[in-house]
Amino acid sequence: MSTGVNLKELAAELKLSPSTVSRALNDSYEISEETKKKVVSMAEKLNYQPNPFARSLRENKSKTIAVVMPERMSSFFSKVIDGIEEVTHQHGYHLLIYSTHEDVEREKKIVNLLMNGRADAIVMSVSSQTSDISHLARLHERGFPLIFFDRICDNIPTTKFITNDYESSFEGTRHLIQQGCRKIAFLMLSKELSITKERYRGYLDALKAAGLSPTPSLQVTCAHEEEKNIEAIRNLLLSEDRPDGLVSSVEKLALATYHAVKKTDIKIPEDLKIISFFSNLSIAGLLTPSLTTITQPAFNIGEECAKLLIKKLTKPRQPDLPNQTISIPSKITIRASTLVEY
Amino acid sequence: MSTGVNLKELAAELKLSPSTVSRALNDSYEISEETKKKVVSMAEKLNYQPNPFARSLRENKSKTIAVVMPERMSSFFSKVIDGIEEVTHQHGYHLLIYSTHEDVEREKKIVNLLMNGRADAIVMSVSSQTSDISHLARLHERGFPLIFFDRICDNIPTTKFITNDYESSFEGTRHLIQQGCRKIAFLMLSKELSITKERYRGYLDALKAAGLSPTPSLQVTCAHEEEKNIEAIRNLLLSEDRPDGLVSSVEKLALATYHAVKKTDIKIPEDLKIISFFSNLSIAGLLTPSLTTITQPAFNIGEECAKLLIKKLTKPRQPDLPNQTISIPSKITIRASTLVEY
DNA sequence: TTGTAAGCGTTATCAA
DNA sequence: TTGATAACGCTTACAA
Repeated sequence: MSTGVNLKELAAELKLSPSTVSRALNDSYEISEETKKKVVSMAEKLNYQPNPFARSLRENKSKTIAVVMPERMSSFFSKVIDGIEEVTHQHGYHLLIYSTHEDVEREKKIVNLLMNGRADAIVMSVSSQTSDISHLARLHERGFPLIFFDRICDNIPTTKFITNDYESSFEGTRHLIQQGCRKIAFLMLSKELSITKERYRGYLDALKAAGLSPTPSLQVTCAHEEEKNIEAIRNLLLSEDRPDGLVSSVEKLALATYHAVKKTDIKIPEDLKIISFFSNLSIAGLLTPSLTTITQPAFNIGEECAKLLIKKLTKPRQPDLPNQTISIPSKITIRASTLVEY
Repeated sequence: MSTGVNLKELAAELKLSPSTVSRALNDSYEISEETKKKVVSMAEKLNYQPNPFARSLRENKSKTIAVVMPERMSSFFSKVIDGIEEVTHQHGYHLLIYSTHEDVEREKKIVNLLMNGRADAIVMSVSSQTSDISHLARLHERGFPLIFFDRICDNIPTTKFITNDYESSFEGTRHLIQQGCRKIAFLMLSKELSITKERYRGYLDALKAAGLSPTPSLQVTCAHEEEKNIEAIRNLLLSEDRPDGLVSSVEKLALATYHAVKKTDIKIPEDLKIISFFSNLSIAGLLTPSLTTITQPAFNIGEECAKLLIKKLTKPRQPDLPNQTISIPSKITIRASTLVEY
């Protein structure tokens, strides 16, 4: 309620017509410098703020970008948003944030809501349940600017930003092998996820390259509840065929592993070496032992997503978002959790 | 671009007038059940989504709440947002997120932008630089629904949600004293912040109650850059008058302390006992030694903020947001970092 | 019960 | 260089 003055009132104050004032504020070439000055200074004096809805209605754009992601309590997604905001803020864009909580139904509902123009574009990382992608396909077919990051939809022909999941998983697994591991476990969220598939593939290929054969019981698909994951991992670690190395494809499962290990006599890295995709650098170094990480360029991914969209949205006749997958490399930082025992 | 059908087209399809269709969709009593059914089913068939800007312009409300906070990469703020979203989502509200990065100028800019109605209300936690609050006062004076959480502005007569900062800081400090600490340090962000003041007061009073006198050199005001903070804390820990106990008034300074300790020979809890305001429970238990925490009810605070605003925004003739400070208690969890040595 | 028309605050077209 | 007017898509008096 009670916003400040509107264009009409401002115009009345200046004894000018609304259209003149509008043009003056938008720095139109048709308006004399003198009038512009008068208008701008009066606008400032009265603290005139244009009504965003009138403008959006008229111009059919919202200066808003929506970010849809599975969860917020994750350093990876927080950092991506920071990166996005860094860029969007510079260009006067606003950020709507939606969390699907890994629930496709909620994802569909959100995407549907966004189809009406509330946002000019969507930056998306799909939920782990998402296999039917018709809601996203429809959005894209309508020409709605949609890009993906991290958890992408390969079938939708648009730009996707990822990290080099396959390669870094391959490298990470190879690192474990070089450190002497022979029975390497792999922890993942849903197998539907693009990141799971790629990271899993890297893991498998690294095993193969070393002449190791994968053991199904060492490949654990985890769920949403932390307690259950910890229990499942503990069971894995205490099983007959227990692993001597472990690749965690997401941050939270590495933390769950540390929790699980605490409930056993297992020693890291002596009995078990761990490497994980991980974004929270400050904490990786504080874990005991410190955790060897594959650091995803989260902030950078966010920035690139935003830059591309801003370009698409601000340049008048920009071509479609090209159907390509852009990979920004992760960085492996070796810490104590994979150091060879002496 | 290319949103779906609009009301006029939908009406044409149904051979009805736009107003009838509008009323039918809004479940008006004036419309026959039969028509309603026809309209609703056709709307679904054509996937009609009302234009939010037309509606906002007309109704002068946006169904959007803005959250303005200092930083996102913090488990506390992430959890608060989760709590807010939990409630707002149920009521069909959208969430705009802004990060001030502890910069008042940016905060002012954001607040100014929001004055034009883009959001129906603001949930705010001020930056550590904020001492001049005129931008917030103006907003409130205009009748704009504004509430605070955590880092509040006492001088603005609206509702604020905090945790029992004074009491839990008092209790936490007393706990350290009971564990044998005599020289207790206090780490804080800006002294301007409400939470700093309250937590500091609790710390001082606990010292006084135990007959201990505060040492200025043990009270460290930290800054923004993690590296500098770690260095400052390390200097504190190695100083002549080094502390045997430490209260950290925010999460990130506890992490910085652990980093600083790693660079010394100091042993926790033998040489130094630590307690901290902390939200990331999963990690508190994984630190070595595990960290005694004062856990703020972050999610809950978010929920309460949202509930109050939704009530205010949806009930037609709601009174103003009452000028009161609602405190939701924190919980102290004692872990290894403050255990008495044997 | 349904239809007509005005208006929300902008910007763009056309006229002056 | 400026002003009058229509239009964006919706809701709501008012009319039928």
